[in-house]
Amino acid sequence: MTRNGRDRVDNPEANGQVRASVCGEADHAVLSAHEALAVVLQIRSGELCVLLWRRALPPCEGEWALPGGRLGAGESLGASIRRQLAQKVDVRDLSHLEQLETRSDPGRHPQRRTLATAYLGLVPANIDPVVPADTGWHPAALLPPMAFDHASIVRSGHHRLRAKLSYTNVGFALAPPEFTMSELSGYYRAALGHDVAATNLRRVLLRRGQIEETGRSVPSGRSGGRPAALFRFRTRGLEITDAFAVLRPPG
Amino acid sequence: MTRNGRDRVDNPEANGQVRASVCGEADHAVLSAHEALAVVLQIRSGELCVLLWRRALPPCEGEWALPGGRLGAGESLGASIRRQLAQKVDVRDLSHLEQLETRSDPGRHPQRRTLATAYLGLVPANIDPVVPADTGWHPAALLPPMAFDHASIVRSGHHRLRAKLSYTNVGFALAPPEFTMSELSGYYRAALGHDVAATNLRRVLLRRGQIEETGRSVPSGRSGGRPAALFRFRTRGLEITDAFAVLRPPG
DNA sequence: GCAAAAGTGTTCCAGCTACACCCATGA
DNA sequence: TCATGGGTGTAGCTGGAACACTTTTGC
Repeated sequence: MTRNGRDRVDNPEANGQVRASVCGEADHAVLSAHEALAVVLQIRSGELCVLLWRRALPPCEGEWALPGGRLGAGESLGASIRRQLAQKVDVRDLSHLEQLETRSDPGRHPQRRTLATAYLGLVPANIDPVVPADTGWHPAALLPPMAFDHASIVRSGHHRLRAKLSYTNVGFALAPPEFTMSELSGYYRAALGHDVAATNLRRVLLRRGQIEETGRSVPSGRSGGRPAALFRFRTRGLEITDAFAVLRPPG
Repeated sequence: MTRNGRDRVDNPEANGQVRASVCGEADHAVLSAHEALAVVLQIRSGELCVLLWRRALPPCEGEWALPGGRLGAGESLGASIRRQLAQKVDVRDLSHLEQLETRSDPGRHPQRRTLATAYLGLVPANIDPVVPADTGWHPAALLPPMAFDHASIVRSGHHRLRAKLSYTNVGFALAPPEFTMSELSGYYRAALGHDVAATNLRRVLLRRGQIEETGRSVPSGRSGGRPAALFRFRTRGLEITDAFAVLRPPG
């Protein structure tokens, strides 16, 4: 075995007390502006959409941007994004909110140094929140010209949603309180970007204990067909339902 | 179907032009201190350990803290944490670095408002980087008294590592360039917290294309035994190797 | 030969997909 | 009674766990 620990003494900074100046408390702090942004997603007419507003002023005038804004003085980022979203959608419509990532590229804002912490927000389908005049829903697959790095943040949020649909119950945040299985499979198809068979989705989510029958059903439409049973998610908070899909611990 | 979109007009702020003041550019910015922290993990003697330094000054004097510090003026968070880590460990030893999350609780720092963006850093096993005198490795399962919210950040990093071991090739960052399968299963056991059979791990990672044989082998020890083949990871950058463990797209 | 450690073959099982078939309803 | 859409049964596949067995070494 020749691949063992190599000693190294050629790092001039490794042994000193430089830490004092790096982690010290009292020196001239570098302060920066910090904003919270949200990728708010909703499935509308079978399509995954994101809530954007159109910038009326420079920079990036006329381009579309994520809702959000400056962090307040005594505010956490989560509280901040909730406050700011309240001016776009009724916060009671937000079924889920989680932190995505923080962008810090010095060039991401053309004028002043601004860090942005992005959140992923979800709004259940089948409601149509009132939004301001400059604000609207855009298909996540076909984004308009977007300001700053916001387009890539939307892709990041979409990616997170797709991943979590596989191993958590996050579907609860996409669906209304009650739904049929064919409606639910439509939400999954819109979010995942591929077909999801309702018949199998039903058994997967039942097996995982995510959904349950309400006992009620929906009358069939003009064209007939068997009435669809109504389901609901058993909990409306995020749970990991398939943690050990792979590499599970021994029996 | 009675569960359709409800209209709402009872939100006084939803229709106005308040966005201008929220997302406007030119007003009195609220600035805050921002730091980058790192949960640097390494498997040492079969145990997952985290790199911590002992605070010599208040606040939290005598408690242990994550390496990191203030964000510099023209610096991205990633560049910042690399710079700061260079004063603890040789950055060339860092086999992987990824952003974890940003903490913003107003009470997380007793004195001044400080946001912290945490990173997860990994150092391959079998090397022993030179670290400053106040800095050392601590078992992640048995943390010493820790400053601020750093203990919960460590748990967050550990959780991330555990999850990614299941569906990515992040093992490359825990293992040295070449290793035997029983060594590798030891790294997995240490990080996951449960036994991982070397015989099955070998087949799983070979099937996923994560590892390959080098062709060489290691002579057996005094007690005999068949010599172990040496393996390496095929790529030393993060790849998702098992994205569709569940809910995979149709054939 | 014997013990020890690595590697292989094989079986089993969970979980998901696919698809044929059955059920309930409207026109 | 037929078309339509929902629900069930079942076969098959994939991938991981478990474990017995074989191989290669030191003593």
